Amino acid sequence: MIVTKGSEHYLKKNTLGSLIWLRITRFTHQSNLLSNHFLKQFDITAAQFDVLIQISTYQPITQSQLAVKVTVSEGGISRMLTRLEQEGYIQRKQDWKTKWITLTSKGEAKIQEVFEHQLNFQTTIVNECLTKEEQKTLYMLMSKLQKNTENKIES
Amino acid sequence: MIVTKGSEHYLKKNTLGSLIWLRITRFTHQSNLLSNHFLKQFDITAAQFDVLIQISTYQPITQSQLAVKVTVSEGGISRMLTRLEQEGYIQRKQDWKTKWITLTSKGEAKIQEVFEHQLNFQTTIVNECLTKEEQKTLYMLMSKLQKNTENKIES
DNA sequence: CTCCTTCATCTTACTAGTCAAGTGATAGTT
DNA sequence: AACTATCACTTGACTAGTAAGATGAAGGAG
Repeated sequence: MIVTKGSEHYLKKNTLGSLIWLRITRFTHQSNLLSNHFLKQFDITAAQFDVLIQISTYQPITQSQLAVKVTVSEGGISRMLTRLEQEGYIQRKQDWKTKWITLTSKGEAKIQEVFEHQLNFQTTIVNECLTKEEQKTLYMLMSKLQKNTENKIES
Repeated sequence: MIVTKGSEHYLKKNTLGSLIWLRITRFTHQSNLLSNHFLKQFDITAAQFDVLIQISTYQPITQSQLAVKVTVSEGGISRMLTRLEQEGYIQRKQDWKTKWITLTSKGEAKIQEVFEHQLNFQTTIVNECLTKEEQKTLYMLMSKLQKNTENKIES
């Protein structure tokens, strides 16, 4: 790192890795804003819809299993499910120790209503700037990266 | 989307775009956890360090300019700077309408202390699973993607 | 010399998440 | 039978963000 004292300006020796990191972080944040803005018309947030989709795929599922699927802490999933339950999208059925989560009909209906629009929204943003080949490459590279951090977290 | 009513199981017709989206989201969340865990020893969070770096690069800078640099709302930057000011990392000097942000010596020192470690941490994670060529490709693709969402947000 | 607009910042009320400590019932041990 | 460990989940105190509305001073218009 080169520090030019007089001008108070840092000429940072950024690595390719850190530049990638920054782009990914900014993209995630910005695309999340867009996604939430888009989903507002359906009266749901991106995080909530993500959880709903996971439940629909794996139901009936326990809270701790669900926490793993959406990569969120157990406390986090507890709060989220409280909100979704209040909205009437899901049901928690207590089987003595564990709570089994299932969608209500309102939850199923919401997925039916939103799924294709959201899928189309996400797909369009990627299709607009990357060719099919580029998308395959990007998916492959991001998978490598994500699996690596996943392994690090487990240890 | 194919729905098998009996088994309550959705066989989702996921697009490549939506799969990429998911990988990126999961990676960002997980790597953020790792980053915060790593930075705990320096008694700072990833978000705070990000803001500190931006200030060091562009200081003196106004709050609204800073908000653009870190892609955060004006309300968000206001809160964040309150925290950083309380910790003694930054200074807000009011010039009647605008507040000019600069680092304190404590803030400069914190950057000096953390910068190389954080850079090394981020670089390592990427280097571990991607070759130099792959990194170049990933950077190029993510830049395209991020610029596309950035344009969408501005309009 | 007030009135009004503009603009940067702050505040309020919210979602979403973390970590760590707390709860409460079941099950196993002595 | 009482003691304790475990397990799934919840809660408390916090960071970090949003959107929308409030604040307050400067500058221009009448």
